[in-house]
Amino acid sequence: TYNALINGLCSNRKIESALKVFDQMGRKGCLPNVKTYNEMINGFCMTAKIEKAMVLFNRMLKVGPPPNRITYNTLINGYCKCGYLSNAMRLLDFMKENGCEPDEWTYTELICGFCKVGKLELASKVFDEMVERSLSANEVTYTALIEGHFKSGEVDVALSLLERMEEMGGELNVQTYNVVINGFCKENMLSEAEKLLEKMIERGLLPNVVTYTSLVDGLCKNGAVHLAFRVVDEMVKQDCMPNLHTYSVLVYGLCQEGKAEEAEALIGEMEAKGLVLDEVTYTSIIDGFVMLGRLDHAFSLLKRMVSAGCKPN
RNA sequence: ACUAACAGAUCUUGA
Repeated sequence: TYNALINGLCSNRKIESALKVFDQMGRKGCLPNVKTYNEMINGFCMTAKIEKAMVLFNRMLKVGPPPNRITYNTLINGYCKCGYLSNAMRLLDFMKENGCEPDEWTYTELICGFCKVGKLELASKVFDEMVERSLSANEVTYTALIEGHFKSGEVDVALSLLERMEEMGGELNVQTYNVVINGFCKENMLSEAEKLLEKMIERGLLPNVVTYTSLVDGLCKNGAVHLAFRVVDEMVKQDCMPNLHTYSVLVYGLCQEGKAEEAEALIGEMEAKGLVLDEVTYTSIIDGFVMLGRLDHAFSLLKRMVSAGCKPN
């Protein structure tokens, strides 16, 4: 009961409330088990409070319950997510010393972490260690590597990894396609991206809002805002609704073309749909008016942002 | 219902 509750609170980023429940349950004679601790640790990691996660971890080491593989994986992921890769590697050693065998998840998290900070060499070292331990890379591992190579501009390597994935059998999933489509878009290879979109549909996969938003962004950033709107029409036809990210990309695209007025109209449409604008959307539109020299209006949007309860960062 | 991969802005990225 308590675990379900804590998990629910953590997934909703209510870590403070989760902590209250966590502290209370002990007093009510129900001691937290490993899963409870893991959930709390993950909750802290997801909100970038790794130090607090480590406090709980140390308590587990001292008074139990002893950490298991999931505890270690969760913490390693937490360190990876905030770029502390050396701490993540230290935890890998520590878990081995304590007789806890790393698994595919452990290595995949580290590979992803190294890819995210552009350390492809280290990512492939981790990959090799994983293989030496006769663990096999799965679609998540490969997708992380593909993304890493795209972000480092090594499109050819990324594509050869994709081929390898296909050769090893198994269909690619939507998320893998998304990474490649977004990679192409970021490299301004829009026709490749569109070809891949068609291919995934042919293979019976349903593109989702991330797929379409990547394309919309690619088009906007290549001076084809009008085509971006056609993609949005298409996604709506496919019953895939544009979300905050999608609109935000369009707002930015319009503003970059000097069409801040049109962007503002779009914002009206977002509000009418009940979407809540965030600081990213506001920054785009404010910047749009700044670029037009209309500082008065930029400031009034800033006010509107604050009164809408959105905190400027 | 304990852990891993995907989309948006601004500023910065120093010999």
